[in-house]
Amino acid sequence: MSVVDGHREPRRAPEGARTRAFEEVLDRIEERIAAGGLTVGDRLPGERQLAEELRVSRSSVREALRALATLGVVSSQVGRGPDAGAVLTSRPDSALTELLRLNLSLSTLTMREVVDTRLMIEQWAAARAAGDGGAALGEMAEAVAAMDAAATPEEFVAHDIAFHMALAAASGNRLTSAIMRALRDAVRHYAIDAVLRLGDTADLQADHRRILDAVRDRDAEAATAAVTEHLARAYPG
Amino acid sequence: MSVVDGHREPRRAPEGARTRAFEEVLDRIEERIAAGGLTVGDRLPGERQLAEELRVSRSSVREALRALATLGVVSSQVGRGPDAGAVLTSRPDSALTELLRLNLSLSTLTMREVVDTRLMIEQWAAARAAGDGGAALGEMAEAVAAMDAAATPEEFVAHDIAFHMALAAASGNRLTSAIMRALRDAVRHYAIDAVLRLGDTADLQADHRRILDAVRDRDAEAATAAVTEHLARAYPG
DNA sequence: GACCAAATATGGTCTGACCATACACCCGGC
DNA sequence: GCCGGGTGTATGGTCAGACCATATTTGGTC
Repeated sequence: MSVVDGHREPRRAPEGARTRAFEEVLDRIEERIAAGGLTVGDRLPGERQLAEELRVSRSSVREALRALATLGVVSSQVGRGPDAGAVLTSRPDSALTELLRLNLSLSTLTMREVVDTRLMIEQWAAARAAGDGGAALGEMAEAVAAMDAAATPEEFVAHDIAFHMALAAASGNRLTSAIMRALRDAVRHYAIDAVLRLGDTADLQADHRRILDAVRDRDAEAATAAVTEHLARAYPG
Repeated sequence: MSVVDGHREPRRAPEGARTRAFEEVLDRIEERIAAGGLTVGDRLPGERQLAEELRVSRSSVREALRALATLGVVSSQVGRGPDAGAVLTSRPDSALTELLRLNLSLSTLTMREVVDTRLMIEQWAAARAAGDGGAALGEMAEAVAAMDAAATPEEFVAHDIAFHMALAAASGNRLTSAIMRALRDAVRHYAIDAVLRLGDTADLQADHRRILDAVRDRDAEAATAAVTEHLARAYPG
């Protein structure tokens, strides 16, 4: 019934260790990041080496790395050389997007909540962009022109996202920008539907130009109002 | 050198399949969630069954489930019975917290950005709470009383988080609440330091009472101002 | 020096085993 | 009939060891 095995250490004492092996790996890697001064671009040891150092199996190491990859903190490349292996990155956008998409699928979030959150961020970002004066004006104007030239709803929405991302980026806050990006990506499909439903993008473009003008004029109040009306039009409540 | 194996299918045609096996599993599970009407509380098939159905190894299934667990969408219990196995959940808070913590460690986010984002959410939530009238007043008042009675900075901060979470929850938006929770949890350590640095919590409590009063009086403007001053005091810029 | 083949290091996948846990089931005693 | 305990079993968690695909490094040949 039972093949002789004999290479197991049966948990060397119940010393409070209730954590699973991969969590131990997770903690150790986070320690190295926090203490060792590792930063974006640095490489982690290979999976096999990590497994040996931490005295766990490679599977456990892989599960830990998969968790970190899901959070957008590491990225793995196969092959050999300086660029191969697990590298520290910082791509929170995709993780946030996935989080939102799944929660929308599970109906633990509603579109209303997502759109309201987006409105909060855009109002805030528009006011800051108007106050700061316009580093983002160039990008925003380009996006408006590109939307004019867009042949399909997909194209239009792509440039629409670029417009609103430029506005968000003008706030200088990478966290709100990342959240904004994730919000847009998660509901990209709905945005395309909205464009199809409206049929005509002239009103949306008029809104965009009003936002652009308000930021150019450094009129925070007008920028906030323009953004509010724009979202009310695109996602009627 | 090479043991005879012979149970491998060498990738049945390069039919564009550039996705890794665990990603395929991820997609299939998400499909089931989106299409099959699975919702929170429902169980997924066991790892072994899933592996057989999708014609991949159990390791790949596990990596996919680990990714979903990292996003707070599934939770696994060992054992047997109705509660065992992988169950769909919705705990985005921990995923967001981890994301923020790691990005702070990696210095791809600054405390300033985190605090500014928190300010944005709290201003917005305070205005809405004041407008809606106070379902949250009871909880907030309790939290203020508990902070008065707190013996340690840790205790104080715990109730402080409860106070601000009640305010955020009053907005009725689960997404902003979840982000708020994650923001607070990620910088919990800094909050405790801030309390220690201030030495005295009387000013903070005075702020809390001003916020509470403004919400009670349904004065959105005063609530926003009170929140703004409170954060400026706690995290001077 | 340029080019090509072999060695090698990396992540990705698979198999098959064992472990720990917690419920399901059955069987005996009452 | 009911209850209590022992056993069966399904579940996730872990491990070991192999092979595969990929990309660089290395070294040899012309």
